Amino acid sequence: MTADPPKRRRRKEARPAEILDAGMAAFAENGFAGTRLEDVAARAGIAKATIYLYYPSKEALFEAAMQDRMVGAIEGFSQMPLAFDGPTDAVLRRFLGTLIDLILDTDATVLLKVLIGEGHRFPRLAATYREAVVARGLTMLESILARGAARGDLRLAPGATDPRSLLAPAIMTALWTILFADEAITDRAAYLDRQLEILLHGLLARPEPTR
Amino acid sequence: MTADPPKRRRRKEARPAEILDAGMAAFAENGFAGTRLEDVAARAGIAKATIYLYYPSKEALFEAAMQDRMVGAIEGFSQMPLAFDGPTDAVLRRFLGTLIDLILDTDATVLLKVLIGEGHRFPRLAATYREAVVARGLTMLESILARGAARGDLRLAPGATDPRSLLAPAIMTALWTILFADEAITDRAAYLDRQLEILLHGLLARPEPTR
DNA sequence: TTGACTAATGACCTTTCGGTCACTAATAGG
DNA sequence: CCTATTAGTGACCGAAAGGTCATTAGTCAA
Repeated sequence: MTADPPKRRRRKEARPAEILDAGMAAFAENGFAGTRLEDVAARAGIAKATIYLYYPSKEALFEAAMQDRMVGAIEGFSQMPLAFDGPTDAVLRRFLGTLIDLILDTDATVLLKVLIGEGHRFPRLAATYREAVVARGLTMLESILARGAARGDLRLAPGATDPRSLLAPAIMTALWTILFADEAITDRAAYLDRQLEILLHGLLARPEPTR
Repeated sequence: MTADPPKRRRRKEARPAEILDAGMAAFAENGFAGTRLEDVAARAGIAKATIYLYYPSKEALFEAAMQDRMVGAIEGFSQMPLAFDGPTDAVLRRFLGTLIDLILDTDATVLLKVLIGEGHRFPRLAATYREAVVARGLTMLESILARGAARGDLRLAPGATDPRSLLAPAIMTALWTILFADEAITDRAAYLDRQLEILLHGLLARPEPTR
């Protein structure tokens, strides 16, 4: 018989991140109020009391988890292609495509979901989210628009375009996934193309007279 | 001395709706899991046990409240101006303006918020919401687009336009209100105008060659 | 006026869950 | 090896919250 691996293992370094992951998964499913620490512990494969070795309360765990994912989201931003070469429509296509992938393939969706549901209980977190994530994304879009205007690619003056319009495809995709998981948007690229087709070229047939 | 009104009053007819209202307000603030029935009772000015005279459980109350507001939302839809006269851009402007007002001035925002946060616990509700509210709105948009295409107002064939693009301004406004209440979009009309300006006429300066 | 009916309630029971603690056992150093 | 250190735990505590029930008191018909 080989020696059994010990039932308990001491892994001081790895625990915090594991607990964060487990917590994130649990919060994603049941929200803050609906999550039991016992469930978080089970997911992490540890006892409930162990959580308290690393986080002093449920709230602290929640905030730590959220903060952690925000850092991840911000890193994701900073690693986005900074070389915005070529015509503005191509740049936008690339930027928004990457953004959608970023949002859907990381916990950014969860972040959005949980902050929508219980953000008002954690105003600090909501503020951080707005400033560090949303505002950052909007700023990047604004700079793309400014560059496009400078190149003469755009109809409108840069200030006249609300960058939230351009954020909509990403947000809507995420929202659809959250609300109707079973009928989520499967072909992101195709969906984005259709959205951008409208945003870039517009709906109406008659060209507006230049202003 | 005038006779004091009795401390207890029997109001079998009015109670259910009052409890629903109180519940809705509470759920809006704290979500399903975070809401205490005691709090709902306090808001309704009754004792907690009275709730159980009308609803057998917290879940039942929640579902009843949600269902009730969905009925309200659907009624709101059906009362929207059906006379879609004039050019398609005007029709869209009118439709979406009314929709945004409808969403923001009723509990539709709350519905959205709570269903985002805890809809997956109530798949029945989520399905009803999708079918009775969201699908209905999208269908109306689709018919506007079909009419616009028939009139020759639109660049694209009606099937080529995803109506969710057009839903985005309304959804984004609601979302902003939920997430950043303190920095909510105040001038809805102006915001909608800016969004529609892009959706209708597009971002790009160069007109696309007709296909 | 009075009695029957039942809406309404306060006091309660029970379970759940965040949080604590005395104890156990994995590990590193001697 | 042996021992000190401390990560990890099961068992427990107390408060909070969902849910129940015997009792109270509005209301209406006779």
